[in-house]
Amino acid sequence: MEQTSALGRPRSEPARRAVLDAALRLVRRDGYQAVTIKGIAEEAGVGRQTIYRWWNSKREVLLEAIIDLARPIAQPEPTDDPVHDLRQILRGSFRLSPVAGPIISGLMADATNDPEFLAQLQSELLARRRALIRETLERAQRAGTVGEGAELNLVTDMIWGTMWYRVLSRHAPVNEALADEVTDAVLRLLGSAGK
Amino acid sequence: MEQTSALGRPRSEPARRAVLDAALRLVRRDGYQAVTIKGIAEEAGVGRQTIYRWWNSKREVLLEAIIDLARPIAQPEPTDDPVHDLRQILRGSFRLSPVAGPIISGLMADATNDPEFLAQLQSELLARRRALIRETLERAQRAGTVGEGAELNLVTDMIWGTMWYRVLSRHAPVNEALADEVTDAVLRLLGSAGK
DNA sequence: CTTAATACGAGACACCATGTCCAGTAAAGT
DNA sequence: ACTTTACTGGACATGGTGTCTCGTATTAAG
Repeated sequence: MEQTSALGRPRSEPARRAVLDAALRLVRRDGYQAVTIKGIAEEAGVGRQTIYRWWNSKREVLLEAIIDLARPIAQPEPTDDPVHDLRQILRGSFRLSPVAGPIISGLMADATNDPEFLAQLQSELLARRRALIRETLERAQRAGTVGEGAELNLVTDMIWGTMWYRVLSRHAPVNEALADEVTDAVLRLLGSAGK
Repeated sequence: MEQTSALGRPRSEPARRAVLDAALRLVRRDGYQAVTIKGIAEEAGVGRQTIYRWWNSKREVLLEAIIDLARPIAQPEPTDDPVHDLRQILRGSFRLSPVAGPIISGLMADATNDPEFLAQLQSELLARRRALIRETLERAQRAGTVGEGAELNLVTDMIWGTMWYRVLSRHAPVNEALADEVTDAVLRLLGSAGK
């Protein structure tokens, strides 16, 4: 859904924001499944055709919305203390999880039967957040906090996986204390696992 | 959706199985989202009302279907080697994941805005599989393979979380080798983290 | 064997979201 | 002014929803 021409009336940024904001409001209020294009259009005060012009489905709307939302919050400035950075990333992610959790789990469910959308979800959201952790772990490795032989790929999956599992299954409260618990446990395990 | 009376025609087990099997076939073919009650009824050769009589929604149908399916496969007989058992549980789960992954992720997404269904999903599926791992880890702890001080709750979440994250995000192939990789890594970490 | 109670398959029904199309209007460049 | 594209609003056929009703089937009780 690209637009290259410089001719004619340009795309309305207010309409774009209204759509994304309305989608976020509705998914919070009614849940992923209950969100409809029609509902978003009405909530945003926007013609339905305007949504169909720029997005193919509600999942594309919500993917763009969550990317916009996650960018500033869950991606803090790197400092010279990788452990601190890791903690901040996880804290930000957990803080975002009440909104992001329902959306991303809905997007993942949607992606299971749509390889194209899975690739898009992969490259635009999941892979970036993966890379964030991985790079921080690499810095920690260079700083000596994490053993040289640690398999960072697997550890990255463990960190995100543990977080996701808790967010999705919710057998325990999800808060910043949990973020610290995960950070500490992973680092303790890694520190003594320099193999 | 209970039925206690012993009067009148009893529930048809063939119809029940036909519904559950049809639901599994359809979710494989078309994905969770695309499955509809109407579709299940037609695929199963069953009246639509028969489904509504026993289940409230397609998610309850699929929950029952996946529970029936997972019971025999992903729950092997315990042996006297807890490490072997752990490996077998994960192998079974990964083997089941092409079918179970789309369904469970759909169920989780559905559950985010429905506390009652979340509780049901929790108690009937997630908690049981959690307990399976936890008990095996406890046996491993008694056998000395896992350090005494290890936080089994967190470790259980790490194991299921890592598995789920890989199944859902699919940035890497999901197979039995991956099950072994996860098992080995967790045990290596735990063995040296008796703290 | 009749009767009461319940389950079954099939279909009708009003409701709502989908995705497309069209009309009229708005905002940009030439 | 004219062209081009975006915007809101509404119409439209299609298909799923959840409820209801029909006639029939299967069980236990009398």
